[in-house]
Amino acid sequence: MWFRVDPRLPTPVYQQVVDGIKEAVAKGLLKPRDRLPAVRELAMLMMLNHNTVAKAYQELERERVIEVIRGRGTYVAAPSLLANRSERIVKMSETIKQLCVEAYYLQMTEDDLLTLFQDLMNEWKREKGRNNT
Amino acid sequence: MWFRVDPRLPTPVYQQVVDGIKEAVAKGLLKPRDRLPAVRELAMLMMLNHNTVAKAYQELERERVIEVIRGRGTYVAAPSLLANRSERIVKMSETIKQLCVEAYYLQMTEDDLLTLFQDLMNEWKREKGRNNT
DNA sequence: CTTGGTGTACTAGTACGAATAGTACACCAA
DNA sequence: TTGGTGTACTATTCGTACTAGTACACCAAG
Repeated sequence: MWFRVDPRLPTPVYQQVVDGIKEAVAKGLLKPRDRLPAVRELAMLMMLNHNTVAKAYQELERERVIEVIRGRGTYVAAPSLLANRSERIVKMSETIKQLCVEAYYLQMTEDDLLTLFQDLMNEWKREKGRNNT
Repeated sequence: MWFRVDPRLPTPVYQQVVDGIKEAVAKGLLKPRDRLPAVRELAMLMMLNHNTVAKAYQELERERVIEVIRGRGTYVAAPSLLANRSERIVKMSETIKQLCVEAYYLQMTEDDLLTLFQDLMNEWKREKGRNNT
């Protein structure tokens, strides 16, 4: 499977499934038109209840990450422009501000933070590149 | 006050108090040795129960953001090196990776993301500078 | 038309955390 | 002693996550 879930973590299990699949798609591990496992099948693999997986799939469909065709299955959606784009950018900005706050308490300078950011982004690009040849 | 809380948001109220105070300290709005309001006083101002504020103060003390002196009050702590530093950097890295994922769905390039990051960091530095003259 | 595999929609129940409310207590300075 | 502090405890309400089980609607293939 493309990700792991851990019921002991504070983040809800269904959210971990959502995040895991979103990350796999963004990385290119899953490509548009790829088929995802059935809710009961993925639930079996991950030792979860099928309702938990179904909740994750519904959230992913709401975010237009996947497309559901009743009676056929679920598929990775083609990239599309999102209606709530600006709203989501505001949330990203909030997250970045929190990173600045956290850096303060770790006694990192702004340059330290920028370097960390660039390093991780390059690592991300490399990972993505490996799946997009 | 240095921040706001909104019970309608999904993030717990006590966590909003924690984040708000941490941000005010990081920005220089609150400086080491500054005194914070008493739990019941802040609870009154924010329309919260005093137990909620107490929980926030306990969390802040655990993170060494403030110092509590029983019978006297709570004060902003002097900056100190934290024991769980590396653990917290791992969490920051996780957050940054999630930003990369989110950027993918917003059809932002890596350069777009880096620019956003730099812009917000500069804004943060400006805000901080205003309080540290 | 039937079958089997899909996602979906319910209900019921358990568990946990957040938050409020109220009370009592321990500490310390004036 | 007094008054202000943080702390500890119980009880209660509320919402969410999760499991479990069942039933249903849809669609392709036989």
